[in-house]
Amino acid sequence: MAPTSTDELFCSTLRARGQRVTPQRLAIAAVLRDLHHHATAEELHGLVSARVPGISLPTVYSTLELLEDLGAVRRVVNDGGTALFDARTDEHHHAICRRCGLVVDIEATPDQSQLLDAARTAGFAPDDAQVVVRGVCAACRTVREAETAAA
Amino acid sequence: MAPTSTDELFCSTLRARGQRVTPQRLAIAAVLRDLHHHATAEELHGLVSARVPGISLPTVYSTLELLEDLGAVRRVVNDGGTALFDARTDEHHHAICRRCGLVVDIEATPDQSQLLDAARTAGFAPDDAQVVVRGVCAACRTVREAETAAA
DNA sequence: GTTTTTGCAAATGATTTGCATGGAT
DNA sequence: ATCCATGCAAATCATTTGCAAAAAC
Repeated sequence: MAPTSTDELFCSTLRARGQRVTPQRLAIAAVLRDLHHHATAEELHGLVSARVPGISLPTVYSTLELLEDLGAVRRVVNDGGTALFDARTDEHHHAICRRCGLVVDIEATPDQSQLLDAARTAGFAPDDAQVVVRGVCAACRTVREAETAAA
Repeated sequence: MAPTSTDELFCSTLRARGQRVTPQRLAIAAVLRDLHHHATAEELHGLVSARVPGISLPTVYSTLELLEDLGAVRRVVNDGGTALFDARTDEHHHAICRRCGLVVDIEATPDQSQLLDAARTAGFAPDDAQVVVRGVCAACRTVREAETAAA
């Protein structure tokens, strides 16, 4: 993969912050950029390992924290307490299944300004507003129906 | 504390489900009802211990799961992965500080029907939509300014 | 050459599980 | 008498931390 202009930006941002440009950081950023979807730290570790053999999980975590600070990644915490890292930075939200933990994107545009204003009223300097819809996914509903029928 | 009509409802719901009415369950339900605010499992355990000495943390967890199933409690997962259990069932949302984990209520009324419809389109049977605003709380902002000034 | 980052191994901390006892029906 | 719920202790699992070696500046 050839370096992209996004790489250039990433590198100069790192240098401006007095931080180092490393193959691990570039690889994680590249994987996220290609992924356009949320993934756990462990999933990302698997994907990045193909490019940087031997990369460690703690490095993945620390780089994700860095990218979150830079606003390149959003974090969604699912019900099991596992964090998902989302490379989609355009407005979208999430639905989480309370039975199996499935997380899917939902496209909706609530009035963000109203939500952010409410947070400011509470003394916050808001970064973003994420809607998390909790419910039961299609697959789990099928399972539950089967269980009910059997009982 | 005298039994309330809410207790009556809770008891009959449990019986209808073939489950037992226990002092632990009644105490946890009562504490949550009086609390009108979110709390961690551990905080609730502390509060309930005053009424039911010796109650165990696993019991608190399992009862919270039960109450969540009944729709009496909502779960909010903060950034550290710690779950907060919220007894407020009226519409309100949350702002979470990404520095210290503080969670505050925010009052705002996004178009819920639009959000829930979007989830249905994704195959979900939605329970509710929670907005989680991520940002930095007032206290942490003060700290950060102090750090920046010092640097 | 100096400072940051990495990888490893171990620690942490919330939550869950297995199992025997006690309690509700 | 039956079956569910509890308490205890141990297990689990994502994430974080301490530290020495390696890499970036």
